[in-house]
Amino acid sequence: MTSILWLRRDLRLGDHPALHAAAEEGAVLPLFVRDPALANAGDARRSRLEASLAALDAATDGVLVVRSGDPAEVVASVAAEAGATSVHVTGEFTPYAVRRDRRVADRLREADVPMASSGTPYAVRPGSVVNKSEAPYQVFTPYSRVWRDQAIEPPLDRPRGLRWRRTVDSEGLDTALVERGRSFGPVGEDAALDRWRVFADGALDDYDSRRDRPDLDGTSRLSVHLKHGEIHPRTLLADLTNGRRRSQGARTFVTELAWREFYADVLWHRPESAWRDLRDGLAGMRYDEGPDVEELVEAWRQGRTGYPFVDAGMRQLLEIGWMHNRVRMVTASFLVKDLHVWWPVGARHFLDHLADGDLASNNHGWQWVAGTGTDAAPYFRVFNPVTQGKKFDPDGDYVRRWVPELAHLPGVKVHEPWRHDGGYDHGYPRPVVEHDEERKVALERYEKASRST
DNA sequence: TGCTTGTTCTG
DNA sequence: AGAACAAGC
Repeated sequence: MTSILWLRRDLRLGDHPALHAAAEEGAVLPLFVRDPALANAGDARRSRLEASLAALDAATDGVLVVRSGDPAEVVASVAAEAGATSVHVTGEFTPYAVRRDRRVADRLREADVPMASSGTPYAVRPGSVVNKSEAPYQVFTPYSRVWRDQAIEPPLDRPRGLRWRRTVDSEGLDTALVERGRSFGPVGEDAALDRWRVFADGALDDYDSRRDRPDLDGTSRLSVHLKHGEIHPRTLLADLTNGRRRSQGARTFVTELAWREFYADVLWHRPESAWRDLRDGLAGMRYDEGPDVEELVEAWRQGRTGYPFVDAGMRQLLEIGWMHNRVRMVTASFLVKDLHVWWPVGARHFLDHLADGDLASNNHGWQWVAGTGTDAAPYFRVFNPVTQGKKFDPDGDYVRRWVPELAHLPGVKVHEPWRHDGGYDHGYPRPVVEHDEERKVALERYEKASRST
């Protein structure tokens, strides 16, 4: 008996319920399908995925099968070729994935091959945390209280006596893509577990005070591993519980995991909110578009807005496919509230360049900043890019690291080149807009939009 | 998981 | 003068 393990965002062997379920039926054929519908994922994300597949292939002694095409056709034909009696998957919850999985399951049913879903990429299944009237929570804090109290299954070991089977051809991997994917840092399940141990034994206890500092290595850097399922949040939570880590840092880290789960839950309940305002409270909001603002948006994309903290973040994104979360908030606020651009424009750019790009976390993070989401920041919260920089990059190291035209300015001066002699000696651009003015414009438009609805 | 402004308090 | 705080955006 052979069963197929159709892998998607669960590229690991430990703590993998679907792998267990597959292994219980006999030999396991691991399959990844390159879906043309997902070909528009950014270069960073696609290459990082390819590298993760290479790591998994190595961990399975090279039995991974990779095929391109419509998943319904590919999974069905591989099942037929291998004589598989079932297909096992980890549940997926984004709008496209839900439709796709329904379609694949239907197609397999015609061939009398059941598709079984075990587990999810989350500690708590999206849709399972509800209030007393069985409705989803609209606000993070009450959600997180209930989420925290959910019984979490203990992590599973790798299945014993696992037999792999590769009886069908594989397209193989794109070595150039794999190479580029590896440029984002260590890849694969072992690397993810290593990173987690280093973080848990190191920065975790100070996470509460240091996570907001992009100039320090104070964050977990686990996002890309979580994105591809190289590690499961259940593993992290179990370690935190068993290790009885009770520091404020550990508690805050758990809260960050809860945000990830909350946003997946919100997107599951409201799939249309991926690319549209979740709340219609700002429906009358006036945003700028067209050629004039497009030039400003391009300056934002390239990290040439003239605001050092913003530009450092945007350049970090382009160079390493990752941006510190504090800076994601500040750069997002700049696009929405200083350039008056609707949030999906920015969310698209982030997804195009983040190696860890995740639809739920990214787009609902943007909606939070824009004030259009569930539990979003009120619209009148406008980040000041200069004071945010001075506060969270107090020595200016982050800006100097990513903006070489400002590397000659010492200390906190990098945040205000206009106030220092020679600030523009190395070609750094002047501010493309005046924050104080644009803040007022944003508040006026908000005021108008609130009155109209 | 903000910012600004105005006011009061402190040294 | 500058910290600490409240209130409104």
